[in-house]
Amino acid sequence: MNLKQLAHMLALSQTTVSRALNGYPEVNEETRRRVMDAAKRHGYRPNPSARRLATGKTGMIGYVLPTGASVDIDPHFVEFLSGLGDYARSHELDLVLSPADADDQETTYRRIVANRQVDAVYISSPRPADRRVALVNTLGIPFIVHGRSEGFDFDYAFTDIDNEGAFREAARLLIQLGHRRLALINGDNRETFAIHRERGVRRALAASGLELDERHVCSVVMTEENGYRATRRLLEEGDAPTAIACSSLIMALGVVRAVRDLGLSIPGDVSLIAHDDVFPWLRPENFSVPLSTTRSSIRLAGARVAERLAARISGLEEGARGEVWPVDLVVRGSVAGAPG
Amino acid sequence: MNLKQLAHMLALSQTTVSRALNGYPEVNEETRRRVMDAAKRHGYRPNPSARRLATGKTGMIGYVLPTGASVDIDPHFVEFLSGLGDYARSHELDLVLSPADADDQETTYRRIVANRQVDAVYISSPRPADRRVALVNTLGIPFIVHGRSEGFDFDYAFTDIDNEGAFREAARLLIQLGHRRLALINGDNRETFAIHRERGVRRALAASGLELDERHVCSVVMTEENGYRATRRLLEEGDAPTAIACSSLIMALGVVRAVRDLGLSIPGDVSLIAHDDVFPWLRPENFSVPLSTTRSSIRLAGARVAERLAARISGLEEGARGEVWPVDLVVRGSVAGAPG
DNA sequence: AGAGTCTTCCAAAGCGCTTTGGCCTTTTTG
DNA sequence: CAAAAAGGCCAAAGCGCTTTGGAAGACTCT
Repeated sequence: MNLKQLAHMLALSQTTVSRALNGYPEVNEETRRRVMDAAKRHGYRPNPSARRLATGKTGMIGYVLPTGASVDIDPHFVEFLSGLGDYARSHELDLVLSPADADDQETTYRRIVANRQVDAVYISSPRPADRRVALVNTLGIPFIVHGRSEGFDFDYAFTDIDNEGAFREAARLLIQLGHRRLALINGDNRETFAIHRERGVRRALAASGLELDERHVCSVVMTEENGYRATRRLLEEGDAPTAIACSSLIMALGVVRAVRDLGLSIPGDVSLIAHDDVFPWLRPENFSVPLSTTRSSIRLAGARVAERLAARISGLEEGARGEVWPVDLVVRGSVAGAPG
Repeated sequence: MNLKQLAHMLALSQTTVSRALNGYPEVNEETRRRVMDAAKRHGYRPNPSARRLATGKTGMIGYVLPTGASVDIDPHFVEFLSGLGDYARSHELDLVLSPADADDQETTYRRIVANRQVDAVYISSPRPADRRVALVNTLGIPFIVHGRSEGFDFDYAFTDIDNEGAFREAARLLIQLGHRRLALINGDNRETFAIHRERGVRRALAASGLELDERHVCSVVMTEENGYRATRRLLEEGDAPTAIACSSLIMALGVVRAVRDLGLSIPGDVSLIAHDDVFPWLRPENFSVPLSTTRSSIRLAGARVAERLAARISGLEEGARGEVWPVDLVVRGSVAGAPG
């Protein structure tokens, strides 16, 4: 059942039927009702391909997915996606993932924009002066950044959490507990979130006249193994830290294992605070010693990003508003006063 | 730059240009070269929306994503996606995720098929007599099932691993080591993979004249916490098992924690084998006691599914061939002879 | 009553591609 | 050497929708 047939059986023109269905004003309410009614009764659904060709609107939001044999998709992605998908569903939006060579995403961005394959895109895990952000900005497609980039001569729309504040507060707590030598096991420090977290720790230390020892900060891919290795290294060197801030729960697993392997204990010898993105399958309160965390639901962020994308597509949201969500500091058993 | 313009500047008809570009035979090779050349030089890319409308082909593969406030996307998904995406990229395929109410996916399947939104779909985590499989089969869109469904009066194409064989071998090893009371901490037993795994364990036991105590098999959502709870329950009851087979590494984390909390040890008091889908961020060899596993890369499965979908789309693959991949049994420190 | 305004609808022109059916030339064939 | 076949190209008809530019009739206003 297509427009032509529907129009024919209503003895109306395609124009009128189309307008009736799409809520244009220049059609009699009585007529509109008739049309709507018939459309529903016959289960008429406009062909999206045709609509796309005519309007350029796709009803889809895009994400360029970096891929490659040695590229691992961040496990956080799936939680973000849960939120994004949940919102998208309620607005009849689909998400198209365009896989791209991790080293050449630009081509893919250009393609999906030039081809009008999606109405809007989002960008995640941005870095300072992220080229994707600059590119997408000049290409002129609506977009939202999940996280933050920096150092542009233009503003853009983003949804981020207060990484700096979170880690500042976490560090402040540790300092208040008497810790003087803190360590930070961070994610890839080319990404903004990691930079902000490090800055948070440094600021808190500076506020007490302390510093973050360069040997006490590591930037690694966030795996259990890397958490373990980093911790071993930190604790086996001289001047070992008495407290660790860690950028992910998964790495924290490795931290806990390393501390145990060394015959030390949490929080007796080492205090630990990790960032928790809130996974349903791994909860900080269930660690052998309940883990203190800076907590922010990445799932809610996904829903929010979807909401803003939808708003931008329909023109309800404009401008370059960035929003920064506060992060909870949840204290559990893994922190205690500094030893000695 | 569109077809019309390109044709005009070549002083050819759109027909000829189109045919030259799409490799049709009825065009002079010399002409074809000219056309190809000009197309490349001017960066001509056919408009996919227009092509879709004309041909019905979209260059996209689809996945219906169950969503909802209380629906968690399986963390395995992201690894599967890594493989799928990597292959899809090399074939210029995009993946469209259509979020659907977890309780009504049928509507979404019907929509994406009726609207010709994708060229093929894949289905994951199937159950016996899975309605999605039946539906997609009657709708007549090319598809691949990742995993297996059962009990249809038709055949279909799937890529699955030998879950039964894997768990049979795992159980057999444990039995050979003298274990008599095995337990199985399984995933959702409404899904085929879980059923097959349970069957594998039962078969191995039966082969030695043993049985799987009903109290020793649990079916839960695969989270760390559920692994912990299940283990506590198993080990605190009378007739506690001396060996556990576990359906995921994440649950295994909980198993290990529970065993330790109870003052027991692996493999001294309890042997443990878990299934490993091969995550980059959590590796069995890095468990406090290196974990024996049944191993199969879900990422490779993703790539394979993409490959088969691509083949079906282009007509290279037909029929209802199912393929079952063998699973490695990797023995590490977490298994030992039965105590006592 | 004639001129202007709405209101309500329509015919037709896109959107950019593929594909059908046919028309010229050339080449092959009996 | 005429007839048939093949090769190479084109005009035009879709694909199914939106949107432009009217047009006809009803209504208001002076």
